[in-house]
Amino acid sequence: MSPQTGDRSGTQRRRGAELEASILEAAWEELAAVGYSRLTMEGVAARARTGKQVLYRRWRNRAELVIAAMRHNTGSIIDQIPDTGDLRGDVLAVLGRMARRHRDVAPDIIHGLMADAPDLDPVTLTIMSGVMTTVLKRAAERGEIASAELSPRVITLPANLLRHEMLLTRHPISDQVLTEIVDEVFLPLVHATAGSSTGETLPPTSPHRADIEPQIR
Amino acid sequence: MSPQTGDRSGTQRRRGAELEASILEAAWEELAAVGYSRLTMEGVAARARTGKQVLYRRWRNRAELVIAAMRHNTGSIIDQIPDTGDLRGDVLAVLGRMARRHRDVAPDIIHGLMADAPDLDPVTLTIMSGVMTTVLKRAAERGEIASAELSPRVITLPANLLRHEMLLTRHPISDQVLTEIVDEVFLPLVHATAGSSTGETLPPTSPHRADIEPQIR
Amino acid sequence: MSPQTGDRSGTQRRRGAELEASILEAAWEELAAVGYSRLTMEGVAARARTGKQVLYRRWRNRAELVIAAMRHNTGSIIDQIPDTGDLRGDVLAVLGRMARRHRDVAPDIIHGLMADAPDLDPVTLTIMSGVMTTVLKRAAERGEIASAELSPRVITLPANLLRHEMLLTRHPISDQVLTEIVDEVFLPLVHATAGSSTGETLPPTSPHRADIEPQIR
Amino acid sequence: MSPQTGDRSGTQRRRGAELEASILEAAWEELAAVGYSRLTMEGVAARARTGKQVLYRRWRNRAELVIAAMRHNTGSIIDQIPDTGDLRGDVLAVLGRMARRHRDVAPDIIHGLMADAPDLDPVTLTIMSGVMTTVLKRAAERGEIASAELSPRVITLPANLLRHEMLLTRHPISDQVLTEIVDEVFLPLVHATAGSSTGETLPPTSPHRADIEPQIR
DNA sequence: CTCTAAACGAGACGGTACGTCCAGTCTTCGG
DNA sequence: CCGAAGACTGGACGTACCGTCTCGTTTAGAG
Repeated sequence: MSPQTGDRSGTQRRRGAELEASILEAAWEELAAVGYSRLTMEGVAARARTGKQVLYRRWRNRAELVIAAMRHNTGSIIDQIPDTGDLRGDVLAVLGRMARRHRDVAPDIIHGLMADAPDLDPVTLTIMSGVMTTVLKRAAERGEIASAELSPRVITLPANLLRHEMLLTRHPISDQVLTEIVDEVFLPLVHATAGSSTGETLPPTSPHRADIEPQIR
Repeated sequence: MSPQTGDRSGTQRRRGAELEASILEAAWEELAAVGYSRLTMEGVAARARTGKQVLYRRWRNRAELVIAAMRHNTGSIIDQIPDTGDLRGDVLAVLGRMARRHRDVAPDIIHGLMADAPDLDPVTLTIMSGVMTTVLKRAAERGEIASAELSPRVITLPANLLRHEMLLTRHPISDQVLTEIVDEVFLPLVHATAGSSTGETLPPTSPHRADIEPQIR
Repeated sequence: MSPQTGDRSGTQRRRGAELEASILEAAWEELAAVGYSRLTMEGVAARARTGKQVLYRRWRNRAELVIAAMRHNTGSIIDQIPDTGDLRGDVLAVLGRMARRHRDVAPDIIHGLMADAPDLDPVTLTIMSGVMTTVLKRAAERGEIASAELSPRVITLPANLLRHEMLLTRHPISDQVLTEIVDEVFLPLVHATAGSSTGETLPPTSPHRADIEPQIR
Repeated sequence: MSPQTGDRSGTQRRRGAELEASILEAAWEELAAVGYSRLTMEGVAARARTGKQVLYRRWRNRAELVIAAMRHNTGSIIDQIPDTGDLRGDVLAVLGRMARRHRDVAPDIIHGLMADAPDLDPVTLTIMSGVMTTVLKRAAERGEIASAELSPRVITLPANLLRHEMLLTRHPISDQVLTEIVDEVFLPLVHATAGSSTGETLPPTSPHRADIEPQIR
């Protein structure tokens, strides 16, 4: 009977955080059900069994709501930085994580968001930069590469190339794409720039391939 | 009263190609005036002084209309392939042309189009690939690089990196971005992969810089 | 199959007058179903199986729509001027018609209309004035009253009193109210003002009563 | 500064009668500011610097609140019954008071109230009846009329006609309307019905005119 | 050179969603 | 316990476009 019991039949009126969570989950379901382009405020409100005003009180538009829903329903991109023992494995792991995330957050959504509200995505971008820096530093410590002091443009290269791929194609990213980015572009470049000291640059890359596949998926 | 009297307010009624051109120009103006997201079929029809049906008879939706308008109001991306005398200049010229185009076709439009209608953009992508192949072949003939037989992923690398940049930022692309892509990523990679034959790989790149700047803008 | 057959299963799209009639009938039904205060544009649109825009294209607001619906679904107040043979019968007939109309157009509606949109009702008012003038003229010709040249305030008196009654009470108007207005107010006043010539003014009124009752309803 | 706590921003929290008075005054101001149709509970609550619940605890709806506000902010219609010395003056005075009141309580409000909540207005109606009865009794005592025993319909006639006028027109009631009601309708009728004993019915009315004008306004 | 069929211009139509406003109810906290 | 404050459910508002359909009017081009 007491108000704090909460298990009332009539389902007490929801408020604050509880209500907000319901809405964000409803938005997430709606996103999965109809996609971003056909997601409407009315649809989300209906699914969350509330009024549109409640949505507009919290988020100014569809884009903000969807971003909040994504943040709420997905763990952070980088929970922990991968450490597979060698540079190639680490980079593949990072890209693999991005690609997997891509399965949920379809390009549909990204383009829709960018179209509706600019000034939003760079978030992911800068995060990736930090992760890559760490990965490269470790590789330098292991002696795989001479120096981790690479141009920012090189550091962000793998993530940017992958993201570009994700933005321009609808289908899911194959593992082959990831290995191509790493083996044909990133590693050669890193070794050419920072790894020239040793000289035994390319050879070590090929034998690793088999071990790392499980890491990606 | 009679049609040839000519005292009518508007010109004769337009048809076929003439009408189509008017519409595409109207769409282009509308795009410039309000941007893609606020462009409506009604707005274009009104500006072109015609009915909506006329639009729908030719293009199934906003996206198709806008693409047609872009094609109609912009020269082809590649009228002729640049030939500055060295690889670096050529690539910078190609990227420069993309970037300039970016000033007209704002990311606003690209994201909008991708959101509205997928399966469209690869066009630009494949074109760029052809251009780069030619540029590289010429470089190989000049002896700048050992072989033009590079991985497709490397060939498309500069264009993809630039496009990624254009997709994720609102502001216009600075020339510095172009030179970074070429000097920090593309040329080192090409020389590391295909230019190992000669050995005098990196040195030639730096002195070229000054000459080519005017080529870009 | 042919378009001009018209008897298509899909029930051709309605337009112009036909559509307008459907809407006005829907509004009339809605009015009967829920009353003026709970009548909504959405409800009418739904009942008429059309969109709200179609309503707003024709009528600026609820009040205008309802008035149009009333005009469309009710015969004109005065199709023909009653002619029962004596003044009392005529006036009772006129009031009776007003009262009957009152059963359909509830005070609910009138107050709602007045509240929503002023400057509308005088219509009925002026019409009544014309009818009463004719009725009085005939009475003068018959010799019932000395002159039909009465003050406008006297001419409109019965209708105004009745309307006042209708405006301030919810229940339907009883026949007794009508006879009171006529016998206790209007006829005495008319005879006092215009009928002093003859002198045998009041007596004739009472015997008439029985005959005219059926005239009222 | 303040009674107890002192440094609080507003004054002490209001309660009971004090709070109620504030609200009713706020409602009155709101009524003047935006009119009945645009008056909202939220608006009143905001103006009174309180919550909506406080309003709903006291009045079930807008209509009740507004009626309470009117009662609170206006003196009773009839503080004292006018006594000008003759019937005509008294009746004009009564009507004049009604008309003056009409300037404050616009028809806007009356129709709105009637639309929102029926069963309310008869109040004024019955009050007027009592006043008129007294006025007529005095006239009978003075010998102006033979008997005060008139039909209720005649007694309420002037007030009803005036109210009808007020209900159907937006503009303020002119003094001419009042004199017409009295001179062309009420007095002739009263003399025809109750004043026939003397015979010198109409003559006395005209000379009075001048004296009474000031009484009206 | 006329007749016909198609395209044009104009805009109405059925419909979805927008973003806002308010009604009435419920909840939380402070006094 | 009540006032203050404000969030909640819910419904309607009036607007903007969508994509389709219909109307009357040109205008080619076939006979």
